[in-house]
Formats: sequence, C-alpha cells, structure tokens
Amino acid sequence: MSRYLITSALPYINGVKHLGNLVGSMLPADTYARFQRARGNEVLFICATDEHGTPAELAAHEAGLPIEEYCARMHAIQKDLGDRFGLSFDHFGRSHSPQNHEITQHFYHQLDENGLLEERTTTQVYSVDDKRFLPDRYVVGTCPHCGYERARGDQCENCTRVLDPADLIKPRSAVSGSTNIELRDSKHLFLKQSEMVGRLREWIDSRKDWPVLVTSIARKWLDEGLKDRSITRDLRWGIPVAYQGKVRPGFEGKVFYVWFDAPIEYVGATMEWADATKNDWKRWWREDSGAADVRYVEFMGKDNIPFHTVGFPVTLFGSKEPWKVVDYIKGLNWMNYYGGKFSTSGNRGIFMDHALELLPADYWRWYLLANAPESDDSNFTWEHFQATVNHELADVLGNFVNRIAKFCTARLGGIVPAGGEYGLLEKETTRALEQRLATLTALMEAMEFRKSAIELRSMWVIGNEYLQKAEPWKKIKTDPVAAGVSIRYALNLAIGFAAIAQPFIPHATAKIAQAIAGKTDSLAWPTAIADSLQPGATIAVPDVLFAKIEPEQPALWIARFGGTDTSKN
RNA sequence: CGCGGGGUGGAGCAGCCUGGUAGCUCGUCAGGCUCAUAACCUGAAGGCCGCGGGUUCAAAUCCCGCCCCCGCAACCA
Repeated sequence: MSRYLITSALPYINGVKHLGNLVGSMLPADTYARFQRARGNEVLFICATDEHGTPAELAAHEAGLPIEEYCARMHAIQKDLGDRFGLSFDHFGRSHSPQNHEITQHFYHQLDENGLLEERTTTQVYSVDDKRFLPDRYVVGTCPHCGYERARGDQCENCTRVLDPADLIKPRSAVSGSTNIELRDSKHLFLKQSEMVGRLREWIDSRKDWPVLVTSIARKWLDEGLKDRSITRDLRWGIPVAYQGKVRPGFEGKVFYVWFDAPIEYVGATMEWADATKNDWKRWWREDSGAADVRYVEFMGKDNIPFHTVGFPVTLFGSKEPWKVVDYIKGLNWMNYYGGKFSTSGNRGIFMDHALELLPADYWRWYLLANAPESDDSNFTWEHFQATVNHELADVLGNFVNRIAKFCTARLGGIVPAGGEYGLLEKETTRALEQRLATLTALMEAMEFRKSAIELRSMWVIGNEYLQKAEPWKKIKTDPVAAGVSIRYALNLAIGFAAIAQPFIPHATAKIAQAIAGKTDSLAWPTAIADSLQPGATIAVPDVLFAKIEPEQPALWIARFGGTDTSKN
C-alpha cells in the first residue's frame, strides 16, 4: 500500500465556481483520489477556499456583508456544491483558518531567520475616499498610448500595452470611481526569490516525468530571471504580518499577500483535518515525521502553475526545514464555453449551482472528464454535451445495465442463474476486457482522464457486443442453461463496469452496485474480470441510470446561459 | 524576433518523443438484432495530416522557414 497526498488548487472565495474551474483542478483531483482509494492506497485529499485578497473584500462589500461573514457563507456554499458534485475531499478547509494563520506565520519566521526577507519601500496608489490602497488593476483611467478611457492600471485592454498606474491620465478608483487618489509610499516585505534560482532549477531539472506544459512554464520563469516578490499587502483582510502574536514593527495594518498564504493552506488545511479527526498532519508533510514515502500530487489549471512550481517551492525550500515538496503536477488547460471564456459578468457559461439544478452531478462529471482540457484547451457546447451524455452514458452504459437487469428480472425472477460453465465466447470477452483493463489502469495511474474515458467506453461497448453474440433471449427458448451462463456473466460485467467507472461517476455506479449486488460500500478497483455475484442471489432493476437529454433542450439552455455571443466579456 | 499551447476526413480528438499500411467518437449511408432508455451490434463512404523547403530507401512523425488560432506576460486570483 502506498500513500498519496492529493491537493486541488484552491477555489477563490468570491462566488460560485463555473465548470471550467471544476474541470481545471477539483474534479480530476477527485477522480484520481477515488481511483487510488479504490486501489487500496492510503489517500489524503485536501482542498480549501482561498479567502484573502482584494476581490474578496470587494465582493463582500458588494454583498453588503462583513468580510468574515461573507467568507463564511461562501465557504459553506462552495463546500455544499462540492459535496453534491461528489468531490470526496478528506478536508475542505479555509485559508482564513487559525491553523493557516499559525503555519503561514511560521513560514514567515523561518524565511526571515534565514535572511530571505527584505523590507523595501514601494509606491502605491491610495484612494482617499475608499480609505484603501488599490491594486494596479483597480485603478482605471485613460490610456496614454491609445486614449482608451477604461484602461486598467496594469494593462490597457484595448491596445494591450502594459501600464503603470502612474501612466494613466485622469486615474480613478475602480471601486468607487473616486478621482481623489494619490501615490503613497508603503513598506513591504520582499521574498528574495532571486537567491533561490539555482536550487529551483536543479529541482525542476530533476523532475523528468513532468508534463511539458508544467516544466516549460516553470523554466520560462527561471530563464527570465526570478524577481524578488512582495509577500505583503496593505489590506485589512488576511493573515497579519506577525509571529507568536507579535506584529512586525512597521507592519501594523498589513497582511500577507494571498499568493503567499494560499498554497501554505495545503498544509493549513491538513492541520485543520488533523485537529478535527485527531490525526497527525506531520505524517503527510514533514519528511522527518514520516512523510518521506508520501507521493504528493497537485492538480491545477495552467494559470496556477508558476505559483506551484516557483512560489510555493521557494517558501518550502527557503524554510530550510524538511517539508514534503510536490512529486507530480497535473496541469490542465482551459475549458472554454462556445470558444470564449466562461464569464460571470457576461452571463456566459455554466456555474456549479446551475449545473446541478439541471442535471445530476454524474452527467457533468462524465462529460467534463471525457473532454478534459489535458493536451489543449477544450470547448463546451450544449450540443456536444447532449450527444455525449445520451450516447455514452444513457445508450451504452445505462442501457447495458438496464437490458441485462430487466431480462434477468423478467425471465428468471431476478435470480442470478446457477449452473453451466463459461465457454469460448466468455473467455474471449474476458481476455479482451482484461487487456483494456490493464491499459485503463495504466492511464488512470498516469492521470490521463480523457483517454481513460475512451477506454471505459470501449469496455462498455464490449459488454453490448457480448450480449449481441450470446443472444440469451434466443437461447432461453432452446438452451436455458446456456442462457443462464450468459446472464450471469453479463450481470458480473455490470458490477465490473461499475467498479471501473466509480472514479468518474460515483453516484450512478453506487446505484448499479446497490441494485445488482446489494452493495452499499464502495467498490474496489478490479485487477481481473471476475465473478463477484453469488448464483441464487437476487438482483433488482436500477431506476433509469441516465435519462436522455431531449433534442429541444440545447437551444433552451443556450438561450438561458449564453452561447452564441463569443465577444469579449 | 516576449513565452507557451494548438492547426489531422463535416464536428471533436488520438497518433508525433522512440520515422515505415492515418486510428477513435459523433454525424452520414446500408445491413443485422429485437433482451433493452426508438436503444444495441455489423459494414461502407469520406482525409494531398495548415503552407513551402530539407534530411531519409521511407515523414503526420525529424530539421528549417512562413501563415493562422488560443492563452499567459509575475501588485487580479
């Protein structure tokens, strides 16, 4: 038995996540966690909401709630949605937890002790009316290059030029619109990443098996020369720049930058889990406390890769303590919606709560994983979604289970038939399936979900082919024993199909296992196509596993969720 | 010359690293079956593998140049 620490990129707190976020990290991570558990491995699957930063403060302000309450509510909503999507986190924490305060401040202290922090004064935009410093992107004004009037302080959307907020003509606050803004000096802590380049490059170069997407992004940053990075911000909401209760002099009213404390929350959330369940978090994170044999896998969208290949490792290495660092990074591209980005403000795309109002979680899980943006960005369309669900889930898998269960019930009273031996057809079918099972297992091990889905579907098709050749509906008239053999074999296949599909569609496979085998516990990952049903046992016909999406639905959904307008949001 | 990813039958993808009959799903057409969610199974048509050049006995695959699409450029997360 091996031990797997699996983390998913932390969803940001400021709203319900869309399907692109889901397929970009949480869902593939869950599928891998379920697969490893089914194989009998010890798994700790960690996720959390990322709660700090300016957007959270502004979203809370918009909602008319104190930031603490806003985050608590949004956390509860995201946790509930995750549960309903079947995301099997061992713990879904909060980056604002006391545990994360403690461990973030610990890392700060270690980095400081090791001489990797430096105080520097920077000039920042301050909005007098908002009584707050503004991140560059929250300052808007007229672009000095092209005259675009709503250029952001970091970049002009119109001419794409990179800007400095001081360049803007007639700058104003994006928060309140106030023009009463000024530049103020502010002291911040910089992490001397530049001193870590050699160590990081050595580490990245040693990761021979990482995806190109991941190493190329990481190398790009190193090649360009790592800049020292400010790890503090002038905000109220966040983790204070303090250690053991004492605020660093001159840093009153400042907090750590979210990108410093967010990855640390992987550790923080593990501490939350350990406190809640009386477990030992160090066993998963400290190589001097038993974590040396842990395989640590991180899942994230490509936008997150720099922070996990550079930012977080700098923190861990810089502490000069024996922390577990990531062994493998599964980076995913974007899933687009009709060729454009999912967008909250533009009312484009599907969000987790809306998705579940329309259809059960497994429909979404299957479609998203079978079309996961692994080698390239992928594209969501309702037409494709409908075709995928109807054919692969309803017609191929659902119908296979349904036809054999109904036949057994109608002709044999739902009793698993005894007697007879498997013949050539069964043996050939088993051999074909076991070949594919070996491939599937390797693909799952490699986190190739899209290809795994193809393999799964191929195995289900073999089930239908088998019935077509075995023809129990004919044989039952002439050779009841042979018909019984076919039915018994096909029922066992249904259980096997449920076991291998469980990481993808856990709710439906639980229904299959319950109806056919009366099993309520989760199914183990099979190593062979084996008989698990007792002859003489009673089966039931499961309710329709996957109802079809009606032909007229896509047009209605496009009207509701957008889909024709691909202009920029 | 900023960086990265991609361009393969009507649609969506695999194959490229480790050159050697171009594979899968949907769609289309024809047939079979009738246990089943008007489902399932079988077969067929359809591709100068973005463009140009090079290496080689042989290039979708390796090399060079060009064109087009997407994303990212570190104080948004």
